[in-house]
Amino acid sequence: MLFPCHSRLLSVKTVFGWERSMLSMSFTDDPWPEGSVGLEEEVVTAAAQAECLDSGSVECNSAENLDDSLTSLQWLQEFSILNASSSQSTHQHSHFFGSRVGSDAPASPLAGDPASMGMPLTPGKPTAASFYRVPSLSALPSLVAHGHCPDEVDYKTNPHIKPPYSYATLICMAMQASKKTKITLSCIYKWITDNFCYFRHADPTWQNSIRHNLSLNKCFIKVPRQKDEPGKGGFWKIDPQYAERLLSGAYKKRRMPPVQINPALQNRIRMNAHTGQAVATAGMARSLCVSPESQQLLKEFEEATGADQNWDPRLTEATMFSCWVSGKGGKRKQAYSHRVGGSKATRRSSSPLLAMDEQEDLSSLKGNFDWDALLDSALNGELSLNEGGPLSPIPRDEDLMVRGTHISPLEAAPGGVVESHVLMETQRSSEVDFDEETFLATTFLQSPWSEVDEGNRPDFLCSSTVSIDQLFDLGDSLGGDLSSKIESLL
DNA sequence: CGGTGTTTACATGTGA
DNA sequence: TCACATGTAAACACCG
Repeated sequence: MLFPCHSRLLSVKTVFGWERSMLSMSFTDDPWPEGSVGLEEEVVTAAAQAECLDSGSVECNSAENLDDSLTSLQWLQEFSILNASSSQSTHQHSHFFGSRVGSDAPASPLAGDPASMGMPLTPGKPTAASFYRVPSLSALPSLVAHGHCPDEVDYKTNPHIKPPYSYATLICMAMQASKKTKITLSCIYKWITDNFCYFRHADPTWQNSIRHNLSLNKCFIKVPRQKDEPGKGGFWKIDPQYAERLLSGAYKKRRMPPVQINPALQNRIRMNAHTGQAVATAGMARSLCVSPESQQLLKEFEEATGADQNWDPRLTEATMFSCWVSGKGGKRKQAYSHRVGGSKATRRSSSPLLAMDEQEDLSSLKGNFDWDALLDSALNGELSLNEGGPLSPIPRDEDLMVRGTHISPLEAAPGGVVESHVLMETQRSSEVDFDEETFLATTFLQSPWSEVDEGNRPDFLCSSTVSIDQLFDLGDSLGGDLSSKIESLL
């Protein structure tokens, strides 16, 4: 059954924008079951996390974990079994996208890392990542076995398929997951490698891309390290100035390129196939694509449901897409227009050891988006539309283009404050793709700054911009508990 | 010297 | 075809 629980699926989709991810999720009545990770796993993971923290962020970088014995095809023999069990277990304790209600303890990632399991493990290299699951297009064994789109891809454990998220999105995710207002580069690395197996085994050049993104992307602000803050490099955070652009609704999510296979693993597969070890392996790699039937079904579903045609179901992606602001008439270099002014800070380095707060960052980088907490915050009116105060005015006179859509520089938000009516207007407009998805994306985006400037946050949920239906829809999608929470609030 | 950060150049995919 | 978004690679500088 491709479209289980249609209505519920829809509401979740529109809220979180992960329509495609949700397509094949088989929801139970409690899509985000609590306490789903076994004690043993918790203990193991906690130990792994402790070890990771003790060893520092660099050593935590599991990108180093690539084992040459990947060339061994033993993992292939075990793959389906492993994945099957992994799939089962992850179904058991997965809240999609890794939200694990009521627990900060990360799950055991390596337990589900085929590259580490089926293939020989890299000893003593546990990744203390929490369970970060992005149910999506394909899982290798199923493809091999059935030649069509299986239930989902667990990017956390699947080293073969590159996550369909842009680097900016990944950075944003890491920032969100850190639950801190700022995050170090190494923490970003760590979170990514912890939560996306692909990057653990990939060529580390992706880190260059991360840095490139941080530097050039206006969404990211470098926060200088304080004098008394030991550690290397600065901190990074999301520029709230661009968060509010979401409210304009003037963005369009971009369709991401098709699934990519880890080239390193592809090479290994090819080599093995070449040596006659596993001809089937090469075929398997070639078959790693979404079948046309599945694509068609997905497309039809999106069309039928009015889902955004840009299927990329990433909430943070939506966030980031709103951030690519370029000056008009420019060529490609405006895609990453450079920040001007005081945002950039001078670098300050320190000892190689992680500063205390960095370790805290790492420890908080459990890879989980605490949706429950987030929604709790939302329900309690704790989420803000900006970083604790009036939104900063846009410091440029130039018109802005967001994903090809013209945005008047703050005329819609007099005084720099994005008024709720903007949201309402865009909600009313059939031309603007602004729905609960955007709403939640905005909500989601704002969460990292909920820790700062605590005292000066507008209560966006108290505004009239959120329909009760939306809330109920959301609540219903997330389970009765939340639903009743909403009900009681109303 | 390694990690971090900036900048430039180019390639590629996508949508208008 | 073009503009744009994104990815990749590389050179370079800074700093502890």
